[in-house]
Amino acid sequence: MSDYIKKCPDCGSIKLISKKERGEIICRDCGLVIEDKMIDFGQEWREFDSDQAGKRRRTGAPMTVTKFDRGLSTSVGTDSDIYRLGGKSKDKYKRLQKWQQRISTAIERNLKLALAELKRVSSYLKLPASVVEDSSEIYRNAVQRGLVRGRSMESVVAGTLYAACRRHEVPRTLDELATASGIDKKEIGRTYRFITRELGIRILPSNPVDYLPRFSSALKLSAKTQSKAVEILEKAQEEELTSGRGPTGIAAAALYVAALINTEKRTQREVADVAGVTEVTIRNRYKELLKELKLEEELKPTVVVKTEETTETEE
DNA sequence: AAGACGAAAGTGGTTGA
DNA sequence: TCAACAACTTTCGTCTT
Repeated sequence: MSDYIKKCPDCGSIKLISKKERGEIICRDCGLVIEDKMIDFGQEWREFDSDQAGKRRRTGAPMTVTKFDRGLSTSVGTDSDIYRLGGKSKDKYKRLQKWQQRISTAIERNLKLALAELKRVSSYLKLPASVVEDSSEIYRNAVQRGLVRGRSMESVVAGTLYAACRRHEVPRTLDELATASGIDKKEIGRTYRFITRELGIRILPSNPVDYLPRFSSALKLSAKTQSKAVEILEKAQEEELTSGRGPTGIAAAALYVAALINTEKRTQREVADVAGVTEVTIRNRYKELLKELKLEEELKPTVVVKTEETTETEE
């Protein structure tokens, strides 16, 4: 009966934080991401007898903005139905069908296509439903404001998804969006900026910490290393090392250092690849982190000894 | 041979006149 | 609208393990 209570496989703690808006369950004690693709199948009401069941159960799909008509439209039969009708009924049917077609305007047709594309891309990226819904809403607004004209539908979809991810603090890199949607990275960036500006969507600069769980699990690093990286990032933010820098680069460097400290070394190339930055960037951030946060002592003692020896040989 | 390191030149975006 | 600028990338050579 306690299906809902899970133990953290790493430290055994049962103090888990469920982050629904991110679709993640996180252990409060060690920071391990236990499940990152959760779906809530439960019903939010209770029923005690058939009378209550009749009142409280609802049928039909939930209303959602991911359907182009919010799941509410009616369609007037299909053409195969017409052969079961005769005479007057047939005329009436035809008339109704015509009206229905007039109601679906160009906007709705566009939305229908766009939302299909949006679903395709988001399922490829395994994005939580809340992000998809938000993205649909943004796209709907964009279409109604006529912002899609002159741009490809796909690029606008990618742009709105990028914006929605940022808003929900589950950032994906532009590169990831680019490979998922097949749209050029620059193009996505352009439409993203255009759409958010025109619609007045305020988006905070993304926090490097938000990237850590994904990068860390892609590199198969321990939860310990991941929380170490969080710690490093927090210190780095206090020292103002993060402003103006690409958040992915900082996240990658923090993870790299944390891995070194915990003797789970990953090469700069490995880290760079999952973070979508170059080794050079990691090196630069990494140097800054070591200098400003005095992390040298935490690295292997052999390194420290060596630098002491080499000081004698300097000129 | 692979990884780490750093210099130099190039790219795309932002800012301020 | 243009030039200066910062961050990041690409490329390449050198050093270390």
